[in-house]
Amino acid sequence: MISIGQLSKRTGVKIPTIRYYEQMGLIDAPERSVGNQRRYTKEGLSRLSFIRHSRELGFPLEDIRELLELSQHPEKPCGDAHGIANRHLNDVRDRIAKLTRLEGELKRIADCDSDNVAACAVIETLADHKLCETEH
Amino acid sequence: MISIGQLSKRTGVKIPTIRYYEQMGLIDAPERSVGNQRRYTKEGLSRLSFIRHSRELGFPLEDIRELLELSQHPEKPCGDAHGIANRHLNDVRDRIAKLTRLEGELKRIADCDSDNVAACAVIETLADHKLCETEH
DNA sequence: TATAATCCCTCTAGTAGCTATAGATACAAG
DNA sequence: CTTGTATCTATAGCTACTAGAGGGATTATA
Repeated sequence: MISIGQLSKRTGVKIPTIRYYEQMGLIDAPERSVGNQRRYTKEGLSRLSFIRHSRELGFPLEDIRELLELSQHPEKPCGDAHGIANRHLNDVRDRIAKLTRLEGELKRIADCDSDNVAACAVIETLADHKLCETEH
Repeated sequence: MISIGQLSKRTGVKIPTIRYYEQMGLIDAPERSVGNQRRYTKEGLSRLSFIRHSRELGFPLEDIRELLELSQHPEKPCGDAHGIANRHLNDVRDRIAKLTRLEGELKRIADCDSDNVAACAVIETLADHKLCETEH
């Protein structure tokens, strides 16, 4: 039986965030102490770790809700879980591709060595899309 | 003198978003038609394009506000603009690095070919951080 | 046992950057 | 003149939290 503060320290999830997850129904409302403070068990800890980990991997809360549900039913086929992970993987790849193009763009405009705004590539590029080297 | 709908089509910025930018003070309130509809000039168009482009490059609105301000004063030194772009470039590089690690992780867990949840790597990995190959 | 330091409670409101909705009005084409 | 589309304002909602106010609970030390 640990307090919310200890749970927070062990999982790295901030206290208000834990309460927020409870409110959103991602974790069960835990038992309370005599003085009405939350007291968590090992189950609470592992469930929150699952959530934390999934969030680090960038899954939105709604997906995590599904994944948690799936994880409670070990006999089910796991195609759904794969679907979610694959969908997210595609998303991540898209984002990497976009950001990589962006990096090139930004490097180019940040390298400008003029010394006033009139001749500055940063401003000029932002103002005129046609100067861009890549699509975005 | 073009309507908000035409402005939207030409810049690719949605109508409610244009109004939102006006409300946030990023673009000036334009003239109105007799019937109180917004009518934009070429200046409005280019300012909104600047914003659009900057957003595509991922700048937050507050940075764009500064960049717009700078672009109005061509005689100023452009060190500030470079600062903003460089700060953002670092940010983008961080995000790429994180997402790339993440991609590896996701690929690994999405490749699982077991057929029920009990033995599924997706679920297992999410539940147990120690199975991860990389830091995140 | 008293007290101070720390922890925790609920509730409300705020963040970024939009997006959606409702109900009313304006405008353009035929 | 009618019909259909475009636009108006105002308000509420979205994700995933975060911050603050005003109070009570728990724990460590004197």
